Amino acid sequence: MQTSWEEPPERGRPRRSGADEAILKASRELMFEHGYAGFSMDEVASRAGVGRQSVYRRWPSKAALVVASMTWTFDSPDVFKDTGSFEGDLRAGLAIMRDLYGQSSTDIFGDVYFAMASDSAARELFNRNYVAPRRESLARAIERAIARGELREETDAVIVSDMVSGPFLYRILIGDYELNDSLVNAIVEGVIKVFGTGQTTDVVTPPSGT
Amino acid sequence: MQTSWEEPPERGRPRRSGADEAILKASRELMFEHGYAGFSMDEVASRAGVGRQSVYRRWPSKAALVVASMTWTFDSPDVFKDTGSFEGDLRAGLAIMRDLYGQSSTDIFGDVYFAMASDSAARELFNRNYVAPRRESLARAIERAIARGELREETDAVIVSDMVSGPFLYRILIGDYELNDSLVNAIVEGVIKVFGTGQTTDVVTPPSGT
Amino acid sequence: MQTSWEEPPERGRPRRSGADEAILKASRELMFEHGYAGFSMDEVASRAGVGRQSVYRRWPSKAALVVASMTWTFDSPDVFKDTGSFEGDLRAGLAIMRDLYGQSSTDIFGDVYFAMASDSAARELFNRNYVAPRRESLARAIERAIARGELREETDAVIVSDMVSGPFLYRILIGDYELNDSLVNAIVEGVIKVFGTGQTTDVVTPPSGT
Amino acid sequence: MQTSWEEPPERGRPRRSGADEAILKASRELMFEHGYAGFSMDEVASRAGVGRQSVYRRWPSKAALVVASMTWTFDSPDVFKDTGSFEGDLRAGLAIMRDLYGQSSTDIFGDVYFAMASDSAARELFNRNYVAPRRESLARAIERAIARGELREETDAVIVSDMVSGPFLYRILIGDYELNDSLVNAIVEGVIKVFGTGQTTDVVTPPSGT
DNA sequence: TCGTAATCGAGACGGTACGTCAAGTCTTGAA
DNA sequence: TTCAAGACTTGACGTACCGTCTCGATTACGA
Repeated sequence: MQTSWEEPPERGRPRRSGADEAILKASRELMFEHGYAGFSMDEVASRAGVGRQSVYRRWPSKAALVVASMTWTFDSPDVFKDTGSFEGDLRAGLAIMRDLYGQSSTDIFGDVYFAMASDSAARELFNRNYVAPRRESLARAIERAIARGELREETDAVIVSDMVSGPFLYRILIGDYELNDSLVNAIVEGVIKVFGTGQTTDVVTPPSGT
Repeated sequence: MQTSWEEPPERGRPRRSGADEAILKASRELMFEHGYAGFSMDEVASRAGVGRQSVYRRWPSKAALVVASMTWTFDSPDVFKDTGSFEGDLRAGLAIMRDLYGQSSTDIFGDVYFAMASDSAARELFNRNYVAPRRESLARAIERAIARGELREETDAVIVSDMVSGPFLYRILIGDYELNDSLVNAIVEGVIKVFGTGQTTDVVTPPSGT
Repeated sequence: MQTSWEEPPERGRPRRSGADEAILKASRELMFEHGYAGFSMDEVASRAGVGRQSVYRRWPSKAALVVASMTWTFDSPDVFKDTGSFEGDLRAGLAIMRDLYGQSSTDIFGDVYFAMASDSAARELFNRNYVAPRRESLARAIERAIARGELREETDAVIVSDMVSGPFLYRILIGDYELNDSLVNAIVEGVIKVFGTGQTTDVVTPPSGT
Repeated sequence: MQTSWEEPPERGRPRRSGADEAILKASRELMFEHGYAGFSMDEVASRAGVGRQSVYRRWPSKAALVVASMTWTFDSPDVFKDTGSFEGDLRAGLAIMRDLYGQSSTDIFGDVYFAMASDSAARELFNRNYVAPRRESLARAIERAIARGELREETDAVIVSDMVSGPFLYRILIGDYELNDSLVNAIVEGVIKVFGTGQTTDVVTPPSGT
């Protein structure tokens, strides 16, 4: 996965290997300890054992670094893997998301969305490295489902994406409620009832739960 | 609607009438122009034609002011009004939300959620003045629907809230897509198919639209 | 003596009295300890017990502060006092300059001239507060001397100024030699022989010495 | 004239011929354009079409390079040539200095003196390559004048040097006035009246001018 | 009518972080 | 060993802005 915003040049002294990762790691630690505010580039650099300029060489701003480090932390390349049925794919993906977000504090995500919103370089990084892969993973699952006859041909992948990820995001950002199976079930049921053909594959999907 | 965090004292020179509103308005303008970053208390004060202390006298921090001003801007007390049928209530409410958020830039909301995340006083204010009224409005619509026999008795208002607001928020924060009727239709259909009894009232609900 | 570059405004909270002086003093200390390089605004502020912004509020740049503090340190309002004869005035002034510069390290002056040269605000400050008063003091002494008949009417004050201060400056900046009486004598003799009328007042001037 | 601080080694790839000069030239250009501040080794290197290390291989520090380049620029080996009379020698030398410094901006010299003050290696270089040759040239002129009977035997060359160069330096650093013939005349007259024997050679010295 | 109390605009205050810049050193592959 | 290129650490610069404090002036109410 590519993390920094720009390719390093090919001539001159090569970048110190491992520095990227050290910075991302230090950045993550500080995010979990102090959040976006109370997180300083100085501190990141010194924890990563790196000069400050080396941080700015890789990411153009604090916001971009934060987004990159969170993207790197919550990365999971193919969320909606092929389990044999669309409902299975969906449940597997939602389980991953639940485990990923469920264990973290709410504040982190507000901070990430803030960083994203307030910096265009950060936004681009976030869309490229985080949102796009998830959308594509879901789009592939939808294509498989259409091929299997589980979903209707005109199924709008963008809307499905909104219906799947939206409630999660909303509960994380706003809710005082945990990410539980009831929510997952409602989401799965909603998507399938709205876009489904009524036909399911013979892979028996469990009625609830991970 | 109450905006500032604390009641003014009753003795001494009374507060300048109109100052609250001038500050909120200046605050809103700056949010729309520059977002949370690139928004300074100094600028707010000078735009509102007010000393800086007068701002801090009314709101304890930048985050609190931002939340207050956004709450004030996007206020709409009873979103899900009684139209005679649950589907009608839902569509009416979603239409309000679509019109409200649809016209704003994406960035504003990331910023508001950040302000919320980074300041517990602000979060309380936001939940009290913004989220709670919407949830209660939806809860009342759900109760009406249960009474009419449109939704099942065990319908979980929190999950419905997540399913309704979540996709909107997601599309606003992430999406490059507009808030359109397809999304509204999918949300309505999803909620009704998951929690509905199959029975509808004889009030004809329009197939789409505002 | 006015030290900072601009008058403080008359409204709002007044500037902390004594802060100017504390900053100049801290600045002087650091100059004598470390010179211009190895002198940081941060250190000045912290030594003066003052926020950094309070320093920049008073002087627009490091260079301006250094010049101001040196000007303040080496201030001596009326160098060429009236002693009754031009030669006396000149010797008195040169004695002051010798004592002032003779005891300091060479480097300080290089630094001051550098700061002056590299910053126009600093240059203006230096000219206004340091060079001009000395020139005027000398100009007055010359006028007295012309009135007494000691110097010719067409005596050019600027050239006299160059002939008096120049050799001092040169020896301070370049020379490895101390500021001694031989130099003072030569300067005095030179000026009087070039611009004098040949007539002296009856105040007997000693042939050499302080 | 030797410019760099150390002899190149004799083995390995030989240094690129012309690089020394290219660096000095780039250095001079930048000094005239931006002064000491706003002059960076990076910029020097890139203007000279040279790697940064190649600059540091030749001069140990920025200060040393600046002094070297200024020395190289204002080089004029034998300033006070033998014209047949002391006054002639003096006038010839002062004319050279006037032409040399008169055309430059004031700031350059403050900067050079600073570079000198802040770096002992640079100071040594400056004294060796710039100040010393001028002093020796003047000292030779003085010896010739003593031999001719124009100056008294006990004439102190150091003081003469101060009296000659000081006013020039002072006017360059401080003055807002140009280097003109009045100053030159006053200097010449001063030196001759203070240290002269009263006797002049029969070489007619022109009353003023280059 | 006067004092008390809280307001007002203005702006200084200490503090903290930002992002930039430059110095001088180190490391690459190629010559 | 040099070369050009460019990474590296270090540290200061000047700016911005937060939230607090302080000034003189103003405005109400109550004794």
